[in-house]
Amino acid sequence: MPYHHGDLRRALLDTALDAVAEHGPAGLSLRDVARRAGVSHAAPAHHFGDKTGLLTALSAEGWALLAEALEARGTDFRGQGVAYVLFATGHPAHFAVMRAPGLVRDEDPALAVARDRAGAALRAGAGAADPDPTTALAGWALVHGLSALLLEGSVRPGPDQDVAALAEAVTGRLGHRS
Amino acid sequence: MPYHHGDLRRALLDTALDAVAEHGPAGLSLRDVARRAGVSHAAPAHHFGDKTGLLTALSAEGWALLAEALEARGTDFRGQGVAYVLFATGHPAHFAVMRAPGLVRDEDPALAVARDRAGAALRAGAGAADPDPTTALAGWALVHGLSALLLEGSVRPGPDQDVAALAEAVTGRLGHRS
DNA sequence: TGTACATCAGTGAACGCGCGTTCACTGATGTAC
DNA sequence: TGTACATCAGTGAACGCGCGTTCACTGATGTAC
Repeated sequence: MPYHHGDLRRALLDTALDAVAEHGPAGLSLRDVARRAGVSHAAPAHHFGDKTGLLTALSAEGWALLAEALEARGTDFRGQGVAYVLFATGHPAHFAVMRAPGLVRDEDPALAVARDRAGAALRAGAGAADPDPTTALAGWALVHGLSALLLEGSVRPGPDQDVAALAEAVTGRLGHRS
Repeated sequence: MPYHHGDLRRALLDTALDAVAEHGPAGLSLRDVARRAGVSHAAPAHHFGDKTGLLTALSAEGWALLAEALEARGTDFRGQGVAYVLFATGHPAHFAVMRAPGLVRDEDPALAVARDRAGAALRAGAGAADPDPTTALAGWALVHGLSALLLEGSVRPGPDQDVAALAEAVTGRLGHRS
């Protein structure tokens, strides 16, 4: 085991994602992260200052990944919805940290930038689809809810259906009736 | 302060709900609950056995309350959706515990009964509205997502709009297009 | 009406544990000359 | 090419804390006679 790790910061982030996936953001322990990474228990503090710093870094990373996924769909609102569900189910630990209140330094610059990027991408897609904000809200609620149900295990895709197909089918139920 | 409390079990449940609302189900501490209730730190264990027992009791209570709210709407699927959102926002701590995985004894009889009651009520409403299961899923995802966004603070009702009106408006966007 | 006794509710001291954070330190790396 | 030195990454011991759980206990209540 070399003294210098190479990219311990990255390794700690990845390890923290595993830990969050198992115990949730509130259950994260710096000592556990260090143990999993095979490194002294003080090492995480060296890289992230404290526990909040580590969670803040994960949150910023998550928002940046989501922003990229949304931007890749341009102004295709329904496509964005599918991308949202795919992000949530594909990066469950990121998604959990992003929604964890009070565990993160909200005013962190990197976090704020990434969050704003994702918000702007969503607004662009929704605005192009329908100027009525209720439509945008319903779309967001639909994909957010489907993501949550999938992550909680309350819903599973059918046997010959992947998550994307399920998200396609469900978003197809959004219409303009009142 | 009398030695016998009267209904300490109920008081501990209520106090635990406050604590869960502040720190989430994973952040619940028996000693904190006892402290808030003004009682010895061993008292909660006396009533609930252990921490999991307390959370299991809260979860069972939450599912029973949700089942009642859904049953009161009969087979009005859209009304059930509104009731779902009202329950989630009106009982945020219960709702959080009900979705917390791994913190609860899933095989607890009272919990299983209450959960099945709620599930049966939902299925009855969805089946009456539309035999296509995708419609039921979309409806569930929509109200579940709206509840989550409201609880996370990502969405707020408008100035002259309460939660019920918002839920009405959003569920109105569910149609049968593909 | 009074007394004995069983039962139940809640207490408080004690245990061992994992945690976050601090801090002086040591090993490795790179750069200036 | 070699040497001195600054910088950075990671260590390991130590601290104080809050936690869950256990256990023998005591105070209050109700019931039998």
